[in-house]
Amino acid sequence: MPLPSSTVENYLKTIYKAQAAQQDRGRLVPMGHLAQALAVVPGTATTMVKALAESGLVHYEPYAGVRLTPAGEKLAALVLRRHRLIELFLVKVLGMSWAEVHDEAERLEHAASDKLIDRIDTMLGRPATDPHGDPIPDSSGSMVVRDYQTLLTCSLGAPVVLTRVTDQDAAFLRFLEGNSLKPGQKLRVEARDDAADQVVVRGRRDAKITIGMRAAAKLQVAPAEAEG
Amino acid sequence: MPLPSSTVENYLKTIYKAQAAQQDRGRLVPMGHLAQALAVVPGTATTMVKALAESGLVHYEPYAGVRLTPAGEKLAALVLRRHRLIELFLVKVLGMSWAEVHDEAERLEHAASDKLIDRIDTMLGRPATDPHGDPIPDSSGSMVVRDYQTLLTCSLGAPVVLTRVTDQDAAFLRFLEGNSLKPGQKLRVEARDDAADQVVVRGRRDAKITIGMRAAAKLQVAPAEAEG
DNA sequence: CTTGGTTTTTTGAATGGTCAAAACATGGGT
DNA sequence: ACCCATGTTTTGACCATTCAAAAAACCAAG
Repeated sequence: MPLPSSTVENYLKTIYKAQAAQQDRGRLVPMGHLAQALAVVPGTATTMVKALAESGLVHYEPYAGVRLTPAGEKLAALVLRRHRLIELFLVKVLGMSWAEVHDEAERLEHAASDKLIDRIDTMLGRPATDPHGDPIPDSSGSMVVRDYQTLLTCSLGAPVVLTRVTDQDAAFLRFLEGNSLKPGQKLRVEARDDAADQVVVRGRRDAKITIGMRAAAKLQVAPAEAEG
Repeated sequence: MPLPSSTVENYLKTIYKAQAAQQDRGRLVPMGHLAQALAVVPGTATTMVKALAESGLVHYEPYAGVRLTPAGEKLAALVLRRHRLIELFLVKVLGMSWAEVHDEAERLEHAASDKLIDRIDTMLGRPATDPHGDPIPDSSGSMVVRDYQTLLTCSLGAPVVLTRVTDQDAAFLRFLEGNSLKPGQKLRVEARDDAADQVVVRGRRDAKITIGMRAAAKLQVAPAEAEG
């Protein structure tokens, strides 16, 4: 009944993201993973998760892990919605860099009212994705999940467009920005070299950019129509 | 050393406003008043104020009351700055009504970073006052305090301009809005009647508006140049 | 002065969130 | 099947913030 504290919102959000990250949604998220992601000791996560289970927001199996119930999933999606709309708003309206909006949104997401969020949503034209290409759930909590290729898996030479960056680290984002690697950018993967841990892409104005494979896996792409 | 919790920020802000409200700044604010303003029982305020005194943010005299130290005053002013800039931003940029922005700002003021506040400040052109006419402290925490007349004290018939509304109650603000009584509006006080508790003002298009004296005292005005 | 009423402080307890460290369960190797 | 490494839960404690109710201080009026 009482509205969830920001701690609860953070637990739900983190479980949501962990579930989304493991290919098999519906699998339990281990306590250790959750505790680490939230920067608390494992015992704390256990305590909290038991409370969440009491309120019917998660399904909890001792020694196995935790999974969101439909109610928890909806709440988590709405937190994500707030977070992503705020990020986009900060970039589009206030002109902040996408590298710095994450921390800001991390705090604002717990303070913004539904009314404010709706206004932002309207002002931005009901956007589908945030500055990192992450999809924005609608106000009922549902979200279109699309499966993308990554720079590691897309076919060599094919024209693709960068659609999503699955890492919020500010330094990484600044690096990408410096190389015009932002969602919407057209690219081609020129070569991959497992041994050298290299992926070579051609980006804006055919500039050559070489990145490591761990980084390449974080850049999701979709097939592009033509080439400019 | 650690940054102040939003509870601490609220205590400081409330003490600040109480000090400003009593003509004699520098006088101690009684605990009862503080507790009431914060909607906590008196004992809670005592506990908290003693902690604030420990951190050097307030001067506390048992059984007498509390007053901000220079450090506390600066912190309080910065909270007020965040609050007022956010209110103005919500009105100007997001088109929210001035009656609904107060609660929103009340929560956002504790979540917004200095960087964000500065950006908002710049975008709005370093404004001097918020939608209610309340002055906005600068980023060093200092603020121009002007003493205004009110509709109760200004001279009869003189053209004045509404500069400040010292009540944030949403219903009251909606009433004012419905009668075009917003800061910037030119007015004349046509008559006052103590016995009837009436103040008659001529506002926009010479519309006659009659309000009670308690309400009139909340509307501050400055002498206006000409009349349109 | 002394008394009574108001205000303030104290005390004891509760809540939400956290940690450290001890105790416990689980599953993979031998 | 057993044992041990790893991951998980329990326990006891702590901090910040709050309330309820008892105790104390203050102040004005007689």
